[in-house]
Amino acid sequence: MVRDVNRVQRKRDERVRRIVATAAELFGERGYDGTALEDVAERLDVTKGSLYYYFAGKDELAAAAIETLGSDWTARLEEMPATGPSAERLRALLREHIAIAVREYPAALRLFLVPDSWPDALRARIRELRARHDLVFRRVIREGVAAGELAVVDEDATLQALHAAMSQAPLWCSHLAGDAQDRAMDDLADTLMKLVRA
Amino acid sequence: MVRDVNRVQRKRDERVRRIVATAAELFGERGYDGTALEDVAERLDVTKGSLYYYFAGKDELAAAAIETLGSDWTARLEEMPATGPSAERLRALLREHIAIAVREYPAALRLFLVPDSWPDALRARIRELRARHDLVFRRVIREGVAAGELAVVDEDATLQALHAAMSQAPLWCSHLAGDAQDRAMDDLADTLMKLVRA
DNA sequence: GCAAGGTTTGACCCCAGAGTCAATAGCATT
DNA sequence: AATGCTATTGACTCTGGGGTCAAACCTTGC
Repeated sequence: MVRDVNRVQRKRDERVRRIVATAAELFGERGYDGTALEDVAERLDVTKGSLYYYFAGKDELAAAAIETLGSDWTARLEEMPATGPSAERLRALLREHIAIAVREYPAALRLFLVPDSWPDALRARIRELRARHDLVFRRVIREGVAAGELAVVDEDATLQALHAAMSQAPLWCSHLAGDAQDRAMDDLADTLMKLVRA
Repeated sequence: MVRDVNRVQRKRDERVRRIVATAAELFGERGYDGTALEDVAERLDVTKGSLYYYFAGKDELAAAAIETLGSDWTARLEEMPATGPSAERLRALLREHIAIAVREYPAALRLFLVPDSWPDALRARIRELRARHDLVFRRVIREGVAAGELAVVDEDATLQALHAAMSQAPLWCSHLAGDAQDRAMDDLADTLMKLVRA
């Protein structure tokens, strides 16, 4: 009989992690409705049935995927250096958010911009994740405003505009080649900086 | 037998118009996948079957709906007064786009921001509609820049940012009450004007 | 090798929703 | 009232995809 409960648990966790990651990819690419559990299973080289061994259903899997997408992303921004002039830090944050969106998470759009393309049960959580994500930007902006380095017309409106513009970037950037893409992302970041110019 | 072919045609056109309008509403509210043809039929007090008398299928109906959504909207912006300082005209355009988005077309988001939530066949057309829509803003911005009244970092990036921010407005504005909503829309328009400040 | 789990399978049910169509109803016109 | 269109119905098929489950398959410890 199995004694080493820990090892079993670790293996299980690892499997769950891979499933969630794959699901997140697909949900990002094709949206909630556009993603069949069979697609997820296929990409993992297993059968649909076995997914139900780990998750109660599609919604639960989607919930986990959202959780990962949202918090990984936010975490990466939170890890960025927190010193230097607010303007520079904000610009770096914007640029990084855009780069992540374009290169890794076309899901951005669906996750942050169209919450109602997800089942009702998940919307509240999505809003929370987004609020936390926004907070990263809010903090820097507030500091900058307090220090007189930055200025905004209205904090909420600015946040909404920043977020919408950044998250939508994959739509028109992803078809560009390497160099042109980098320039497009820079242009967008520079453009958005005008929103907080003193 | 029916002689007056014209009257028959007119009636038919009118019925088509109503169907398309209703479909546009629903697609806007719930997206392509979220809208069943039976829902459209129900809102029109007819049966699903009769829709097929006018349209070959869901995609064709969606195509018509998109056409209406896109061109009505653009047309309304194109009708706005074309005199006065560029900054003021642009501000009016932004404000109007936002108001239409919030009050009439929550569809905005789905139409302009998430083209790939529609069937493949429609995407090219959606891009065209959006390009034409953008043109209204592009023109004013170019005039303003030429006249030295406005300045942009990069025209494309600016357009993308403007559009994304405006179209996403329903998401956070629509739950606000009358006055607060107006203020939020004003704030957003003012915020966005910073993007083109000289 | 053999228990006692943990894990995966594949066949299955079921439903929502797209699409079809023969029959029926609603009209103008004569 | 009869004729010949146009329009609508409702019952039907079919497919995709979510969800279930008993049986088979691994793995690990004894």
